[in-house]
Amino acid sequence: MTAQKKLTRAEQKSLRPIQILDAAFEEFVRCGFTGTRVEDIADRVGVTKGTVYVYFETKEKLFEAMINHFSVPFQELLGITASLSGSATDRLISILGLLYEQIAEDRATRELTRLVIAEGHRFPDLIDRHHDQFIEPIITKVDALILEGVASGEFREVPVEFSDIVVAPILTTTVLRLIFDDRRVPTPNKEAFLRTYFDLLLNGLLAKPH
Amino acid sequence: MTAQKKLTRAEQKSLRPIQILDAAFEEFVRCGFTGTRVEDIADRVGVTKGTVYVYFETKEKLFEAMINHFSVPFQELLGITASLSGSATDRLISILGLLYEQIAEDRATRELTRLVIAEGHRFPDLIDRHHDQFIEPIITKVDALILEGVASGEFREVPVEFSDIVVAPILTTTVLRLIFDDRRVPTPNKEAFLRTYFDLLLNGLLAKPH
DNA sequence: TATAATTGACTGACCGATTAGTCAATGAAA
DNA sequence: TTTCATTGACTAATCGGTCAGTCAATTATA
Repeated sequence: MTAQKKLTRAEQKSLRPIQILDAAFEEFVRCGFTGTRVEDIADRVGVTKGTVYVYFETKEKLFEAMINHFSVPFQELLGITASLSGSATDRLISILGLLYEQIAEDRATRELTRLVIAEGHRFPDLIDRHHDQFIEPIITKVDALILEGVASGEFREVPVEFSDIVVAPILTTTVLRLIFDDRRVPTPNKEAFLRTYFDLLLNGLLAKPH
Repeated sequence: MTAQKKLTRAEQKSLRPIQILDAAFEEFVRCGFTGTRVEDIADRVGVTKGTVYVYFETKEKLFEAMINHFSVPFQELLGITASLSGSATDRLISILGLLYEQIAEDRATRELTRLVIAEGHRFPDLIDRHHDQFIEPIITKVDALILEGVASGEFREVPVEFSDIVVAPILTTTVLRLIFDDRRVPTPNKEAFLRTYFDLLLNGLLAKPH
């Protein structure tokens, strides 16, 4: 049993928005925007629908607030990547490893991706935010690193406008997990997956360089 | 003006299910399952809601029928791949090229992927079908080809349980298009994309083999 | 060929259930 | 006693699904 400190009304009230946001995340992920009932979100918190509407004007606003609330943690990662040192290869591998953890392994980010794919039509702002805050910085970073590697002679000359390809296994893992969850036989071993991913990325499939 | 042949009642009736299925595709893609109104589907065909229910028992059944209707064309591709010849490299490239066309470039397949990601929870059968008919055969095929390549000495020894990685750029292209549609600056040039994809896959990023 | 009888695809008004959003009343904390 | 976070009953609107009725196309009859 958790030692549930008795809270003052002010404390309770200041916690409510986040409790509601967390509950909203679960429900919106489970049922999508239209399919989610505000009352189910309230139930999850242990309050009634009326309370939800004290804190959020409409279902739409609640949805948007929820997305914003769960979009933050990603920013830190972008900071870390700036402070890396070593060869271009080392830094590229480090970043891709971090991205894998953040995008493929973190449930919140994964489910956020689901919502972006599923509800993007209805919330164009969501798409724009997602592009500006997630995709664009990642691609820019990877682009830059590849260019550095090419400049230093570590990497072959490679068209930089296709950095998607380099990041692809990460997004693919995310999407396959979204679709098949635990249905697909073994959840692949992280270390082994990354080892193969990086090996293929750096050395390619062919037995001999031509 | 299209030369609209006057149809007999029987002809008209035999066309209806497909007209409705096509309209359902557009609406379900646009609004998701819960968000779609059966009446909007009917409007799109130019009939009323009642007519839709003449042909399909429930909204759920209509949704499932629509998915099945649009899932067929993929089967052909799997046939083609069986009849390829040449080196493992050539055949792998051929298959990946075909997959790219079918998965990333074909709108129906792409939007089907969206629905699988978005509505998978609600329709477990859908996921199973999708896995059995799409993912599984593809991965199996790619696995087999890689093993052949390894056996013949063309490819390096590579753990075969990670064929996802090889296919990843295709799924990633699909998903990025689903999210950003035409919002992302230029729709990348297909030939150039595939050239880079295959080059990276076969030769890797490093300047020298080590 | 002209006309009447029949069919059946389609309609649209309707029902019941659901749910977003409201607000006067409540009751516990301060 | 006062305050105010919470309630829960309420409304208004939406939407899946139904079905008796309609009318144009078809078939039978004269």
